[in-house]
Amino acid sequence: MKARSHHEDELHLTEQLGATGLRLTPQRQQVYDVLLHKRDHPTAEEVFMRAKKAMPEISHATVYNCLDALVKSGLARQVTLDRGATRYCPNMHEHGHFHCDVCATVFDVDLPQQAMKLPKGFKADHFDIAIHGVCADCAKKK
Amino acid sequence: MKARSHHEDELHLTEQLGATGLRLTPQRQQVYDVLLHKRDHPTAEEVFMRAKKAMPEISHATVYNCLDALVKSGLARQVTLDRGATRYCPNMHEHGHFHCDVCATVFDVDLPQQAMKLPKGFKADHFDIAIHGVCADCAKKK
DNA sequence: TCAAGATTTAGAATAATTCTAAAGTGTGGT
DNA sequence: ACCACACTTTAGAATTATTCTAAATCTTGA
Repeated sequence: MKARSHHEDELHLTEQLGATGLRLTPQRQQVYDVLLHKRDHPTAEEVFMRAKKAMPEISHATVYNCLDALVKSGLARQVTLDRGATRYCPNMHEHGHFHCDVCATVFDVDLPQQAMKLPKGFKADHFDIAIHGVCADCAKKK
Repeated sequence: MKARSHHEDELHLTEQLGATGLRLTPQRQQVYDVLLHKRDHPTAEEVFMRAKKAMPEISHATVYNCLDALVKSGLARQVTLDRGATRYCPNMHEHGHFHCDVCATVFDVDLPQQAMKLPKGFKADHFDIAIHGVCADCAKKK
């Protein structure tokens, strides 16, 4: 894990977005900063509220737009668990998500790297692995 | 895969629901029949529309209730892919879901059975594996 | 038969997401 | 510098998905 300066971050963002034909805007920067700042898999609504603190004029639709832009450019991932709002995660390292049914926290978990055998001709783009259960803390308290 | 008579099916349903403290009702039977009849991973809305054909008075809320009852009793699974409506699947065999980004079809795929290594103390209840990509038919047409 | 608890119903309410039309921004070409 | 064009943002309306509510109905056990 290499540290990146703020300036380098910006270059990285510009580059990744650019490769998808998108621009780096202050709003996209802000939304990305929110994701990086607290990596607790916030919903779009939560991202919206956090982003508003630094950028009060930002709108709901823009947050969705920015999140989509980040996802399309490979800077963030969507995390969908059950019914309910989609969450967002800036960790692009290959990993799965563990959802604690008790405290509802979402944890990143490493995956045993291994190829999934698909039917002939199917082309996989990416995987989403969600695990439901009880986290260590909640299992202990019980 | 063993064939089951209609009567046996009913016993099976009653038993599975019963183990969760739930009753077998005509509505739950109907919703389950819908799932079994066409295993194309319908949304709750689609299940509602199909169930209405055989049982015109059934309501929206009941379909959600029935689906929840089936899921809780281990008779069906929820399938969540991206944002958008949750889908339902009566295949309880361990498997993942392949979503074709082109034609939007959802396919059941077998999983290489293997234990996922979780952080210490975490207890997994079940997994959901979603794979996004392009199916064989769509890859060919391209 | 009665009471208690479970279930269904229609419709309202809420939550999540998308759409729309107008205004704003940035970039390359001249 | 000026313009045109494509990309973005914005507020708010609209749509979609899901949950809630209160009343009616059904089951089951005492």
